[in-house]
Amino acid sequence: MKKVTINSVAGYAGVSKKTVSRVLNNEPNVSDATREKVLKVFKELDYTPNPIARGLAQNRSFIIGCIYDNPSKSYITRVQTGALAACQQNNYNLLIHPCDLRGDALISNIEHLLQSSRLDGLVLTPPFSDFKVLVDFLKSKKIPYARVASAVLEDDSISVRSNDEQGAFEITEHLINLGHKAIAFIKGHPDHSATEQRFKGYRRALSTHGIEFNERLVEEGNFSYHSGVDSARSILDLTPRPTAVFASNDYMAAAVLKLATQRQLKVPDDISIAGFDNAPIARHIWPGLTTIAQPVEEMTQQAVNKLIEHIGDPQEQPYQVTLEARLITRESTAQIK
Amino acid sequence: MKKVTINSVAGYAGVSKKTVSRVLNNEPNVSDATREKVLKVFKELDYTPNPIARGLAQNRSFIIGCIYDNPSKSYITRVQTGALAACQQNNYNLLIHPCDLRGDALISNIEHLLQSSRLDGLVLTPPFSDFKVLVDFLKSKKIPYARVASAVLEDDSISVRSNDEQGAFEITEHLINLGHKAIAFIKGHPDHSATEQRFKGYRRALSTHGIEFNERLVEEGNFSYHSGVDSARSILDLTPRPTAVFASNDYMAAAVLKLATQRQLKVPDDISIAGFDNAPIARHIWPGLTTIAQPVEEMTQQAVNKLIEHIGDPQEQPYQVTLEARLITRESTAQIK
DNA sequence: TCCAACCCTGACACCGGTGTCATAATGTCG
DNA sequence: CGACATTATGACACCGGTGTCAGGGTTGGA
Repeated sequence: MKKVTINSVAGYAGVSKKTVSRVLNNEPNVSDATREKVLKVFKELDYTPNPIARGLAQNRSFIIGCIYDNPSKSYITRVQTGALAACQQNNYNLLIHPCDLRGDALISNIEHLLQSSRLDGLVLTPPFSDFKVLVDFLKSKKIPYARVASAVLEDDSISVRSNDEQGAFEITEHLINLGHKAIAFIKGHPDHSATEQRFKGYRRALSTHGIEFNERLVEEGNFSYHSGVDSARSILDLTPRPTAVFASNDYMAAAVLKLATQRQLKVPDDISIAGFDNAPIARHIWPGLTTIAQPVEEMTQQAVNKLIEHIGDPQEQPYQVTLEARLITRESTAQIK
Repeated sequence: MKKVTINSVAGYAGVSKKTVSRVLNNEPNVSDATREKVLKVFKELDYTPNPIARGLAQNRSFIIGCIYDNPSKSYITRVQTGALAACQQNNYNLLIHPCDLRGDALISNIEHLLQSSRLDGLVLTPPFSDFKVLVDFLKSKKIPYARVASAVLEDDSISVRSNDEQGAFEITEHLINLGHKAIAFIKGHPDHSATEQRFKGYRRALSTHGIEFNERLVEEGNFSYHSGVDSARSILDLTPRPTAVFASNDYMAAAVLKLATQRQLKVPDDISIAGFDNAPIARHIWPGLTTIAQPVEEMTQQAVNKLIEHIGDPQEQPYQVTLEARLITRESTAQIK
């Protein structure tokens, strides 16, 4: 397999390599005849431009970085799927970079990443999407970025989110409509902006339906299965026991279900359980979890697409979109007896 | 932030850029005095070589590709974690590339990937690790590759695996030791080499303990939760009902558990269930699944490390290692009553 | 003392593209 | 029809590194 470079194409087509480059980049000022001649040679020689050489000349890498610090493997893969789809559409590559949110090392970690990989842009996924220190750093370095599932909107950035507050409202309302009044709530990780949003939706549903908010029904979790177990213990020990539990994600909801089952409680007859995210586990356990499905892939794909657009044309407008979340009812919630 | 290039370093240190390059690459034939002078300037200017320029000159990308077609998100993230660890140690980047095993498009898909990304090497994860068509293709193109969790060993490649057959043997033996004799088995996806290995281990344990193999106790699955449901239905309908089920992975085992629970069967009192892989779900459900843990991260990290070594020095020896799998007992298996 | 061998160093071409600018060819308008 | 704008094209430097090779300086052995 001989290497096909821009020079061989140029020689074969009888034009200069600059003209070949023009055709490659769809630049104007190339006659139709020349353009077609070159395109034909592309096919004949099966030419693919070398992205590395391009990158060197244009000082770009055609690589987008995706950073995350998220315990949910299913969430991460969904993010990756969406990001990859967008990258492939645009001939970009995706670099994944897990890192710790905590610790002073973060900024220098990211700085090193940027220096050594020359990324063209960064996708921030929760909990980084709303992490001000990082966002400010990127802004000061003029590194393009896009935020996925952020709570706070900014005027001048790319941000695609789903409506966590509304989702939490709907699922709480669903429980209320089933007759539940004592609905426990398990919060997520305090570093995630979704945590506050979901809590807000829960409270709004209560107040909309005239149910008094009860501090004692709220537990602090951190999205991990393990934290769900701890919270579940406190909740199931309450007297009177709440008739329903809304956990801020499915892993914690699964933990509640596990503990309830261990204690011989029937779900949903004795207690209803709702989650959030529609993680695979929500349908892999019995009873299946009522939950909220977010379009994670779609969000990420849109964010990355816009990010790449922005890289190509920095004049591009900011982009702020909120997608809808959807209630999915399964067997874990039922009419109160 | 001004750009720091090899030229600025050279000017600042009063040497030629070739000498700077020598220091960068730890080449011999640089006097200690010069080397230290240059290293000092590196620090002062905070210089990081441009990987793209390096790549162009050396015709490499410093990127490893990881291809997969695997429904288990937890498996994929574990693979990624291991691969990333190795990449970071060696200043490489990881490109992830999900693709369909099936279809004629595969080879051209991979070919396009290689052409457009100029990957330095490829990590093959199940089910690609034993996919002969692809391996042969890579060999013919002289693309370095490493195989993770392959069943078939070859003399001339890098391959890190774990002992699936032995793991299956041990977990089956565990069930036998608990008094079970009618042990149903759910096979995995036929394209995965692990499928056959695990089946072999199951049969070896039976024969070692003098239990006759019964064809009717074997169901065809494909590693997906859904296939587990179907298989579980057939198994639970058998009369007499088997006292134990060994599913080839945890998702299918979880499906058996779900169906059994739906049918009011007590696990493990009425029926024992065992899985494979130690996926997160194995401990997120109640009762927790007895399963086999494989060192997936470790396997992948070793494979990628060796792959990168091989890229740097193609004379490098082949590398074939088998790591041990480990039995983890949880609540889903118990002494037969 | 002289020459070979070896160590250090830098000049220069090169990797495969893109940016700048000059120039030739063509079109437009008064 | 001449002056000028516009389009099409190529020559050449450049991006930031590495490979090749030649040359000067040391060392050591005959």
